[in-house]
Amino acid sequence: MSIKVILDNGEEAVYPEGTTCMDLYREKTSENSDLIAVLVDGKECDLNLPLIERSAVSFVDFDSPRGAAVYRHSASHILAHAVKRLYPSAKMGIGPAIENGFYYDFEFEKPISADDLPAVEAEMKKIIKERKPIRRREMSRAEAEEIFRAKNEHYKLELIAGLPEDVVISCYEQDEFIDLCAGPHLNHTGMVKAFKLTGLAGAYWRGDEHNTMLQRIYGTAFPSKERLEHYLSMLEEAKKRDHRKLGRELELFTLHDEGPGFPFLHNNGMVIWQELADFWRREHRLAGYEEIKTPLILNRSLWEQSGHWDHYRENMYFTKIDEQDFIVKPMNCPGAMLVYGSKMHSYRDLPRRIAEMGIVHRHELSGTLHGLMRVRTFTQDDAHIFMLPGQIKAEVAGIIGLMDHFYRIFGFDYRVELSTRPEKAMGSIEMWDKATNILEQVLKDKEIAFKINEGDGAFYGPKIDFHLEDCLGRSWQCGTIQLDFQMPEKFDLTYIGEDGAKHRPVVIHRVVYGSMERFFALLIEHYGGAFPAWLAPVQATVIPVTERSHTYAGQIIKRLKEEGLRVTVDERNEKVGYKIREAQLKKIPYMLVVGDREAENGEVAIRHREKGDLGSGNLDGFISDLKKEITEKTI
RNA sequence: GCCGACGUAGCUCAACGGUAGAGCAGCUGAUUUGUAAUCAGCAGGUUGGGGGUUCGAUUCCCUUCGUCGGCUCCA
Repeated sequence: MSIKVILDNGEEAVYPEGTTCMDLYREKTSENSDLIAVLVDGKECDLNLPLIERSAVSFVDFDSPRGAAVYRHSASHILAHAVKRLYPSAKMGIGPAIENGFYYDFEFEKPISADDLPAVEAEMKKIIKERKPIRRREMSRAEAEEIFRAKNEHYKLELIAGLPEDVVISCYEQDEFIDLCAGPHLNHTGMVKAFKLTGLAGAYWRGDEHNTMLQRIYGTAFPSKERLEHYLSMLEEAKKRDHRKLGRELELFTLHDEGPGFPFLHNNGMVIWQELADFWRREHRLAGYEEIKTPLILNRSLWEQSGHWDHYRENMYFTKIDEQDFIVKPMNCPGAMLVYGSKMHSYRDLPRRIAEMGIVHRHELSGTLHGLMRVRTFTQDDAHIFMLPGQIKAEVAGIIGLMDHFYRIFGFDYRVELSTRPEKAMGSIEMWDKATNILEQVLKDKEIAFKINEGDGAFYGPKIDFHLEDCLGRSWQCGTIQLDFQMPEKFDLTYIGEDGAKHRPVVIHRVVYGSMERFFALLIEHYGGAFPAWLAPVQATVIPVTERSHTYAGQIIKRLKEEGLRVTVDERNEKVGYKIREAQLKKIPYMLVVGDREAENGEVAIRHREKGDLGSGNLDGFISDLKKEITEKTI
């Protein structure tokens, strides 16, 4: 008997009955050693299972996410193997492949340090060189328990206990090393061509802070040395663009021991901040928003009413005024609710779009603070939209349009995610379904691709999140649109309907930048500090060649300032090359070199920070070009 | 918060039990300079704070503050 399978090139192939994925895989890898795994009907298959009639079989290499995951997962086993050889008493946790590499968690008798990693790497290299076959073994639950009990691997026993009844339990073996693992894996250890251990960190068992802290070893693996090097140089590039480093060098902001998580913005940072805010105000006015400002500190009773006192207390800062408890606001919504509730509304007034650049304070754990990305005070570009239930769709569509407009300006690609009802949710299931459907419908109508995050919504309503992708491929959640049915209830907000009766409005919370601080940090890294002209703290600097040109330079500066441009002049007693170097390091978009020649012809020699020397031209031409670049927000 | 590492001049780093040193930046002077660093000189630090061990601490120990890398894209 024989069976037919469909190969990825669409052809049918005939094999004897009982042929397994492994057989096929062996056959294919002998032709192409880059192949990593077999997919049957689109899923990673258990290599030992016989193929069934008309299975669709395809092969993946490292360049598919699945292939890379298999490859790195095998690397993580090699890591664990090496660790067990060097530290036989170490207990194994879990060791999955992650986005850019892999890790493995261990509990060591005595904690190891980063200095121990080279020895582990060396042992891994040995294992790779040994080209140990990696074998799958399926077994009964009892047998698996027996194996890991004998080895005293209590974390593995815990994992086995947690496996569903009906699942096939499997282990992967290479030489004396065995690990509980669903697989699949590479054929033999020698297939891992290039790897590096990249870090050592603490990690709670199963990510739960109540559990033991294990030691996690991070690593990455690639099919060639070149690709590993390339990845490592990407990390270097990311380091160069680190907003904390650039923030100091370009005098954008500083952080001080006196205010952990409370950033100080310097003049250069403020210029960019104001441009971002001005742009935001303009666009929001055009989109029909009003703007408010609510107090930083408000009475505790308000926070009890909003539910923050019950749900958010450990993140809030408190103070006392005249013997009464006050709270430094962690969110802007309660204030906005008071503004809405301060007058009667007709259905004709809605929607009311109320925006606020609101400064909030949140007590984040000290270990999570990170430059401007993760702080304890930040400015949300918040807005609350109060509307009739029938207006939700149009409002959500409007916000999506606004976000798209913003993100394009900065040159960001983005991904959209829709989060649905979490387990601990308020409100009826019908209401949730209806709201979620509306959000989904808007996304579909706008033909926006999105991913659904089941159960990831806020407790008060479903939401749409926008994840921006920066130039290094990292993603950051910025914009969010959240429907809220709870707040209007808690604050007894109403509007008078056509029927003359009181009705409940619906509220949307939304942010575009998210946190101004974090968006700023993201921009610093995205542009590597070289801000487009509309944002640059200094848009042009004038460089006189000698003292003779100072008067002429003065005239140029005066003119540029009158045109509203941000300019400086470098009148120091230095050579042109020196001044240019300095301006380049400050990433100033334009340098205007003026010497005797320029003064004579009434021109300026224009140099662009990336394009270099652009030759001489008249000042008016330069001004109009630069102004155009600024108004068009050219990237 | 927890685990680990780190904290020396404005910045980047050295010295690692015998009273701290370099480069860059800064200041002064000379040089009048044409598209990424002119030369010379000067100044700069209770080595994060507190405590301990020692004849002696930047170095060893404790403590505190801060910074950095992490803290389930589930065997």
